[in-house]
Amino acid sequence: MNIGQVAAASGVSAKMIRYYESIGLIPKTARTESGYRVYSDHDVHTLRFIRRSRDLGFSVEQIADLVSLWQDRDRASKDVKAIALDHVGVLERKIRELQEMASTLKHLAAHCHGDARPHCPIIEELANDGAAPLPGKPDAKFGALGKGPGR
Amino acid sequence: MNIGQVAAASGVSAKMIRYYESIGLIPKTARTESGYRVYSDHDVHTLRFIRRSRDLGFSVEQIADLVSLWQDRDRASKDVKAIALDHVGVLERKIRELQEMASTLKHLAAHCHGDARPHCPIIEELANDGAAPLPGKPDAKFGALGKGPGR
DNA sequence: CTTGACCTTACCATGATTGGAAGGATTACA
DNA sequence: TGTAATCCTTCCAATCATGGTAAGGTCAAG
Repeated sequence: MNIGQVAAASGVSAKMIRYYESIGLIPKTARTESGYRVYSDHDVHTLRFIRRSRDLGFSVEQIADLVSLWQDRDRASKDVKAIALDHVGVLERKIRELQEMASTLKHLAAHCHGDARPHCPIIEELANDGAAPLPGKPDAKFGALGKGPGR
Repeated sequence: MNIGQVAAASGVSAKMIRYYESIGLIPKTARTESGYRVYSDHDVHTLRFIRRSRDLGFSVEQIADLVSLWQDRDRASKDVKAIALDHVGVLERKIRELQEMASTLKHLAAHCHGDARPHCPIIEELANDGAAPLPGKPDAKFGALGKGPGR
């Protein structure tokens, strides 16, 4: 199979397949004489695994760990579970952060008339010089949960 | 005031102040003879406004709009409210997405013994070739809620 | 043998932020 | 006054996963 067919079969774009290969997440594959990458059904399987992991928000680094555990017949399930639960923790922290932002904003918006007049509690809160703490100050990396810069 | 003092007073790093200037979010400020940027209390106020907006997860683009509405005495509060509610929508969509991921993972983890044996429903689900849909496939940009690549 | 669909590599862009290097300015202190 | 420490300046690079584009080679069908 060529890369396009594997991409279609796995749900991972050809771009990303090459990228995953370049960073070592998947091994370098065989090539035809003319340089085309050649894949097997097994590769499709692996790429599906990777895509599903990404869909659950795992980072590439974590996915590398998951793939190697997957392929390790002697793995300990606790190692997998640890990765999963660690990620759950990250997700839940992020969820809380976003919820705080949303709730603050909804509260402010509820008190904003939303008409043609300039008075607006939202702007006032943002401009508030008093140190009333705004919630949700994000404190850690979390860049890659969305599927990259959509646009 | 120099940039360092403004940074400390506003909670926006000197790096980011220069960056905001470079992209036009804040105007180019005056310089001393030797090229140092010079700021006023008013600039601190503006930067605090910006920082608070960021803390609520607004993008730089939205912040630009908010700042200009803030400085517009004739603004319509509905314009502010629209930006806020639009952002709430984005936040809530993201929250739902993350919640689906977390809930799937928690469910799977709950059925994983987490011991030294290899059997693991988490890995099995990731490897599942049947098309049982995994939730939370993120579909849009959302990169910038966390505070950038930590580390 | 041409056309079109595919493949290749190599860059560039995204978004917000941090990091560092190399060098000039200012301040504090002996 | 000298000098060291601390600031400031600009420029470049990296993050993370992904998409885009361009320039060129390959392959299959007509």
